[in-house]
Amino acid sequence: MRVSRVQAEENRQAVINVASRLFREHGFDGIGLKDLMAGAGLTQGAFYKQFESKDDLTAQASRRALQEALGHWAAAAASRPDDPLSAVVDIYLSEAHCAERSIGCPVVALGADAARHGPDVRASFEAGIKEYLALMGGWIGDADGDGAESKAMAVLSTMVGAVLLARSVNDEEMSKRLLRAAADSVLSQAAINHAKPGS
Amino acid sequence: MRVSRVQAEENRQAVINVASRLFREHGFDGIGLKDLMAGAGLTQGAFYKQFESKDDLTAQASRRALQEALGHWAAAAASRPDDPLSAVVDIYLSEAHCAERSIGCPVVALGADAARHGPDVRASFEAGIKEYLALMGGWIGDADGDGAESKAMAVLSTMVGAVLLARSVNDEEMSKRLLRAAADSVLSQAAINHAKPGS
DNA sequence: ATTATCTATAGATCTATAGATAATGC
DNA sequence: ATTATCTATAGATCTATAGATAATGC
Repeated sequence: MRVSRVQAEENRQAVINVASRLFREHGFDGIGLKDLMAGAGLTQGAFYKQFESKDDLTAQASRRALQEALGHWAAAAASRPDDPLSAVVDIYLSEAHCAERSIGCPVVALGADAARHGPDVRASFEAGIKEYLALMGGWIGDADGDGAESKAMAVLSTMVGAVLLARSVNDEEMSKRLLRAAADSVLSQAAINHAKPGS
Repeated sequence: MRVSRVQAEENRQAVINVASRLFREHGFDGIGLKDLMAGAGLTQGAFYKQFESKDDLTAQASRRALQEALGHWAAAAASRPDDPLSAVVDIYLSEAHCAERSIGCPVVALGADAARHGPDVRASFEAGIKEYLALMGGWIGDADGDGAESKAMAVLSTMVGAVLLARSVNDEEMSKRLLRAAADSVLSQAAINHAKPGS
């Protein structure tokens, strides 16, 4: 029954990966340890040799989800180096992202849950959000000095809020309009900034 | 033990009001029927004479929460009729709103939960969000025809996203910057619109 | 007679722990 | 000898139901 240390570490990573998806799909309170472990092909009993508590996994899975999402952003940006912001906006504000919660942005899916949990979970979110902002600040800021962070914050807020709203309604046409309105707003703000390079 | 029909209806309303707050504080899955009923001074056994299921209460409490929040908006707008948007933005993007989840915006607190629940819950959110947008469209749109709804959508997205992000991090200074960046962005967009009244 | 609420409980599920097992690591 | 995982279980909690109670409504 015992597995090698290498295999045990692989199992641990698998649990974190599975949890990062299942938490986004069902919420922190919407899925139990049994199902989380089963998702990695293990049973519930193995959990506490690998994690201190469910909250411990919650924080680690949050960190993993944010890192994964950041990877998607970097990949999108790399695919269109001349206009990375548009590349990210196109994916983030797509109907596909709105429909697929389990691999989507963890801030939208779990931000409210994070606000209700301990500081460890919020620390995971904080670290991830700061990386989002740094990445985006580089695309928006250009010549502007202090305004870059502020603009990145407003743009990220618009994107996060639009997907949250779009997922909260039944009317699919309304969801599409919400996503498009956010995309138009974000890209036109970026264009205004490009047109006025000096502060 | 039996109470009058009037009292019974008052109890029902009390449960919905309590639930609208406790759900926002703990999430739909984070609080049980026992505590929800206790919040209204009742016991768990009375629940199923008044509601079909927990999901039924979830939908009704969502509707109530949205209506309550809309009332706050209307009150803020009425307090500053010359600039209702600024009045609402000041309250919505305040540190107080960020800190107090239980009486705050239900889209921020429960939007992701709503996305996971049935169409009845989303119908409550959809109706409320449409009213938010209609109200805000009146303040932003002015002379613009079709652009008003789109701008209101972008503005609402920015506000919702900013509070969600601000609540997801530990760093209070960062929360303040997120709220301020969103407020600046929203109000400057509105100013741009005012400066260009024609479409 | 009806019924809103109460106490009590069924049956499921949740987090966490205990002890058995069998393969690893020394 | 150590330990990663397993089965089993403790104790709490969750949604939902059943039956008793006592006041309303006719």
